[in-house]
Amino acid sequence: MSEQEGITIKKSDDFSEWYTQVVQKAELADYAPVQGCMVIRTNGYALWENMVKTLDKEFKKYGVRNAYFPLFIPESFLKKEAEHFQGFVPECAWVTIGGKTKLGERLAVRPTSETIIYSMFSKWIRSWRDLPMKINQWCNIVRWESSTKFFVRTTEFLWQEGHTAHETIKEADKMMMDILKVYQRFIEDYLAIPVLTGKKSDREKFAGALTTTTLEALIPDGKAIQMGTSHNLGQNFSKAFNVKFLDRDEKEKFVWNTSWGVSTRMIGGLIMVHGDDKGLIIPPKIAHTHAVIIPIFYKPAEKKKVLKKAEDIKKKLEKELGVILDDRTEYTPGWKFNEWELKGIPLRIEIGPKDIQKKQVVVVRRDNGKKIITKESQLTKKVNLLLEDIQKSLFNKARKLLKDNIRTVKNYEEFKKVINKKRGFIKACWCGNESCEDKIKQETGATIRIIPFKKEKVFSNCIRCGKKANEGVYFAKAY
RNA sequence: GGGGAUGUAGUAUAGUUUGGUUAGUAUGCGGGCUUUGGGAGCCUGUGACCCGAGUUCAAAUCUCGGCAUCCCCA
Repeated sequence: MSEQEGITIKKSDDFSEWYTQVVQKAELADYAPVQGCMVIRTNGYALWENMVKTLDKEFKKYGVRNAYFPLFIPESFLKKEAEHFQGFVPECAWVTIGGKTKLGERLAVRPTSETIIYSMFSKWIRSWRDLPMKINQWCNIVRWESSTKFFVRTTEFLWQEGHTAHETIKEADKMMMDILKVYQRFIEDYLAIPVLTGKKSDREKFAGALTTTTLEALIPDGKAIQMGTSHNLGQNFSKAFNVKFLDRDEKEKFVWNTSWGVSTRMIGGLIMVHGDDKGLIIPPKIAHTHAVIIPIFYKPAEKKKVLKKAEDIKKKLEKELGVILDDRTEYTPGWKFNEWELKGIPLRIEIGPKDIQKKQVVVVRRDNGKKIITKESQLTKKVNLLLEDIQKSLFNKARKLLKDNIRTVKNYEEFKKVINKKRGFIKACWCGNESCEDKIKQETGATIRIIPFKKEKVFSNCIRCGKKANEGVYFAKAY
């Protein structure tokens, strides 16, 4: 028996090590020979492809169309919006030489594309008839950061960035919220991860935005992870890039912009939230492969019969599902069980001589390991029901984790105690002052993750300064 | 950004303190036989000291530099 091939550490014992092992052993990603970069392997990329497919369809329902803008952004563009420049320049990668020629102006490898996209908007938008303009691009992004973690924080990552221009702030606000809801539905219904939604504080908001809204999930180690953001950029960028339109009243006005994005980071959240000591667990609705069929036989005479049956079942199921028939003879069934569990395939179907005799198949759930014996004639129906149930129970389990880890505290001592031991989200009152926010971050490492859309009732004075509080907000340590 | 640790076959490791034969083991991988309802067995082959400089008769081992990775803290 070799335990090395599986996950050698419990999720509850060393979460970070567990995560790294799952990512590598399930062949989702690997370290790249470039600082801070990773290779997304086929299993990981299959997850991303499904995310792209699903979200892209949703965006299009809101009239968003895809385009592609350059990877390189002139420094002068980034400089045009002061806050934006300050926020992103420290982590930009710069191109200074092209071939043998030193460039007159250095080019940033895009850390985000607001600047270059709105510079084009200013060319394309003339009248109110051109609005709203809704564009999205699927691309890669580079942010030079010191620490790395697979999917969650890497120098280069894949994402989607939507950029829109509107006539009014109200319309922009609606767009921002519509997309936030698209994200929420996707993350909860497909990734089976419940999220808290709300606004960011000024300190935490996107550099150059008026309002940043966010979706925050809870990781079982007690930290929060930002799964996506949607911003109302106000007129900050339209003024910097001169994006104006002639309105119905014959007056020239600046447009109102939104931008929004989700990235491969969601894959990290998915692994961390659902995985267990055996490895990855993929929610059925985002899985590339839903079931793996494992034939079992003892004698050569049985082999043919079993394989034939397995093929039949595969053909039946793959009409609507992703199915793999693992007919390798060099591995024993037990070995295969472990391998596919590690890779997180939602269902395993076992078919052996005994089953053929009884016209039945054995189906095993990845999420709870339960074996279900079902009549062969009922299989398709049963598989679909089971997949639905797995999806539901993964979400319920994650929702319980989230609920159980939201704690309300009324004083700073308690706050520090929770942050150091249990972590999770902490609901606490805040005066609204940035200096309190700063101090809390310095002293505890926790930041305001969300400010609820509906103002929470004040139930104590400001947790840090003790003065009158403005509202209840959610703190957490974050990835 | 600050601190700590580590680089030995594809992977996980022994050997490093105290320099000294052909760098050991497990697993993987190739071939052969055998096996298959929870990581089977035998035979056989394959494969490694991060890079560079220094000290030395002799460096995986000591020193310096570089590169890379991991962990903790801000």
